[in-house]
Amino acid sequence: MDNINLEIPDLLRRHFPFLRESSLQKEIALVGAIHHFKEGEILMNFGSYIKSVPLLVKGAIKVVREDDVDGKELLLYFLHAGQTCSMSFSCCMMNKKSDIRTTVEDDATLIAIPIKYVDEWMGKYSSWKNFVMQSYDSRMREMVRTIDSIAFRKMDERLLEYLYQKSKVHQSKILFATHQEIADDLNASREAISRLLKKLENSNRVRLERNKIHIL
DNA sequence: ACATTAAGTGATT
DNA sequence: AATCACTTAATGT
Repeated sequence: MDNINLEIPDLLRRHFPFLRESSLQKEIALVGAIHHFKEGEILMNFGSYIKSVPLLVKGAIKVVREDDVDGKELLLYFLHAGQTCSMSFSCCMMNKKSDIRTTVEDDATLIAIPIKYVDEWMGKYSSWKNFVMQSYDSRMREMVRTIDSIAFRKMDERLLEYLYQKSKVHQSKILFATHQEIADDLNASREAISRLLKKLENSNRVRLERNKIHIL
């Protein structure tokens, strides 16, 4: 009963201050487990069941949707510290298989909460309920943004937005990615991305190297 | 030196 | 903007 994780209270204070009930914090420290993941690791794949909900404390996670017909991918959004995967809420509450894949974009640390508590705490702690609700809300908004960027915006704008996001999640002006990887994330052809990047280079917005993009 | 992979380019639809 | 068919450049063995 007393294998309380001593790191957790501090992590919560720093990244999830809005989970303010001290008894909630204590419970999280009791049942939560800290995990570290390296860049590129797959956290959750299509079709797998989710056994815990992650509270992201460090790094970034990429959430991707894959078309089951032709296997093409599409980047949905990035998760940052202080956030959680709201897909995992609905998945675990409905006990459904995952529709998405999440991979580690930048070395990540998270607190894994076993799903049985997610529901239990909804009734018990108002700040937890708010957290869950707000996660849904902000994801929903993010998703709408992604949808209309696909529907209404041109590829060059989408690419700029992508570079900006990626630079933000890595907190770096230098991005390590091939044109092919970018094309996959944006569901575009490699040639199109190469040409657009070339344009950006000519207008001095970026500098290109093999596997590398400097944002200027 | 050779093979492999990433990136650049023009033509075609 | 996608696809094809190449070429050129960079990198690994």
